[in-house]
Amino acid sequence: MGKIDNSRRARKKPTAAKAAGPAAARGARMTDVARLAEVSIMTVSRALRHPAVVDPETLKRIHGAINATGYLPNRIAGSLASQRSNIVGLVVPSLRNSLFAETVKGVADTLGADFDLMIADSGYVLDGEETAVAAFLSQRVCGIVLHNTKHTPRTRRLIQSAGIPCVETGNLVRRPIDMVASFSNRKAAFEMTAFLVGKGYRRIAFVSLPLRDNDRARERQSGYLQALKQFGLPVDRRIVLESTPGLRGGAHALIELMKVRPKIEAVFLTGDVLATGALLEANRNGWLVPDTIAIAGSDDNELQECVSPALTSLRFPRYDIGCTAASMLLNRISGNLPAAHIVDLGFQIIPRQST
Amino acid sequence: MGKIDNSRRARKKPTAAKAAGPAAARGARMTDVARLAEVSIMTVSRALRHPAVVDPETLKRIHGAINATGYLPNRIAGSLASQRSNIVGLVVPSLRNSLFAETVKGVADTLGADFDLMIADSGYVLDGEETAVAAFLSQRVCGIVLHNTKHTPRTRRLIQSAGIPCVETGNLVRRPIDMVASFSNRKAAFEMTAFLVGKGYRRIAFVSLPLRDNDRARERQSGYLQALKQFGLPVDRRIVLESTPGLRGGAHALIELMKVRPKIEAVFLTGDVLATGALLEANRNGWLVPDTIAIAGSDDNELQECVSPALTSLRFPRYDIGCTAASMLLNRISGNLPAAHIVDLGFQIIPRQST
DNA sequence: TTGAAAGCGATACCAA
DNA sequence: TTGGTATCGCTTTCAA
Repeated sequence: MGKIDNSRRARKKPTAAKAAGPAAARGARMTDVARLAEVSIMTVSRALRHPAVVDPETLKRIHGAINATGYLPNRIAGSLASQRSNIVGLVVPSLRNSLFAETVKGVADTLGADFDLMIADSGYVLDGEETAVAAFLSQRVCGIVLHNTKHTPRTRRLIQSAGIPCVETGNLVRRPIDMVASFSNRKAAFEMTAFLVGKGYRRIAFVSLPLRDNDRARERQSGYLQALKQFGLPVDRRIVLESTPGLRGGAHALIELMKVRPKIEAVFLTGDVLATGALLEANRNGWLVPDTIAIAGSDDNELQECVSPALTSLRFPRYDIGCTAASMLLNRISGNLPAAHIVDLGFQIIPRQST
Repeated sequence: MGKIDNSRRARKKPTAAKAAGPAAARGARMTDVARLAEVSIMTVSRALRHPAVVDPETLKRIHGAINATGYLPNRIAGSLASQRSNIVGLVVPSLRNSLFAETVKGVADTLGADFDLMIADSGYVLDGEETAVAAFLSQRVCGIVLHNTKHTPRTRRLIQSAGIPCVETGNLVRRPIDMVASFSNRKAAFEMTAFLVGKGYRRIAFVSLPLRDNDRARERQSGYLQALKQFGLPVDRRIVLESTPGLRGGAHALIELMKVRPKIEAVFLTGDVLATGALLEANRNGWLVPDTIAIAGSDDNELQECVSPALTSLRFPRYDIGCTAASMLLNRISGNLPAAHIVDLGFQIIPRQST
């Protein structure tokens, strides 16, 4: 003997204070595990990151020590040391809207347990997005997913100079910050309008969310206008509306549109639950759908299928978009070059009784 | 001259490699800002954390340097050094369900820009929650919000020994891990059942989501049963159902219930969009609501108000719950003792035409 | 297969 | 009001 027993404590803490905080429940550190398992701290680190190169016996001792101490790796320290984090940042326009929830879910499912997800909403405002991105970058996220595809110049600069992968998902832009996984809002709106024209409707109204700071709504309106033009139909600005969101937004829009003369024959409401709101309003007023007024929507969901009459709608692969976005991120994080910077996941028209 | 110019570079990096990674876009560090502003790194740190104690002139120089370098604070390093993070972790049963989105939004809004939000879903499974909590704890979150109030023993132990504040929000439990902000699911179901009894209905069916791992559904069924008992009504197990989620779940449940003899007079569907699904199904079948069958729901929302007939429903203050949960967390993070461990935000019955 | 030492980029404490 | 210095807990690099 002679030497003092150093099997425990050993937390050289010469400085005073801080010794016992309110809870003092400081968890075990890697050092504690190492001491208990009688190996160096490096071996513990390896046991966690590269178990294959560690002797099975040693590994066993280490896991025993981990359980005994209740050790939880400190990823903050790990990230600082390794200069890389396992956090992905995601910005959606609104946390309330279940549309975005699909994409969020796709991202989360694909990231799996090895990555954590940080979420912020922009409130549909470009500056909100910038703030969120700056915060993410401060947390040194390893990748970013943005739903919006219109950004402040600083947002683009921040992400690009951070040098981390980024996937935009809201619209199939030509020049993404880095990568994009989406569908073409313009094309979708064009096709739906064309579908209505094909059904014989001529006076077709269009309703979307406000275009301000919303490139998706903007693209859709543009697709609608483009279709009218292509089919030689006149544009009547009185029947091209921007609406507040919600069922009531759609209801009000329909009421306004029904007052316009000459009467409209069909209306395409895109965004949020506008179309459903319009349909329910038509039902309340006894306006026959599609005979008095045909209604088409977008963002197909169970509700649009269950109302009467069921709504003709556009189906967007939102979940897949989330999965794809996350895959693209993971691929790049693994050090690969992107297979493609622009991925078009497409869309479908689901024809039902409302048209 | 003589001495070598040391105004730039100076990043003593004797070791090779790593010099130029794929992007090499390493951002500026606090040291770089300090050098440019000709102050010590500590002064820069203070300028960011406690600007009040820094000389205004110095502050100005530092901000100039920050802009010039495009410096973004490294919160990983900051958190490690200060032993505290600004990340709050949130676990919801499902990222898809817009019910939870309300609470998430409340939490996010209340946390504000100084905190970041990490989100995970448990998939309605206790082990999923445990995994998420362990991941959060590894990230050293400064607080946790859980929607579920039933947990694995390890989940409770992990949070308690981490010594960080935690708020549960799904149900008003008696013995929370730490704190709870919610309403009583049991009481809400009891009151709604009592309301139906008060309306003269006697044979009242009950539909909820599966009870497994779902304490909220369990509590609601219990409240329903308790009400029947209190009013001296018999329990018929054939009309107490657990349903799959979604509009279709509610629709199927109603179809099953309508086959039971003697006929039921009312049905209370609670959870997800079951009630709306049932109502739409009744409409499709021409069953008059409330004459043939009265329908009551929960989680009141715009849709329940817009269908015909509008649904009688329970309104839960989900957004407020999120706000309150975040406030309770922030309060504790500021070092205060909790004003209350159990906060009951209550609920409301919204009577409409469906009953 | 394992270990020693040098950081990672900030903050805390104390001294000036 | 400002600066020096010792960490924070882990990973990287290199040597054994």
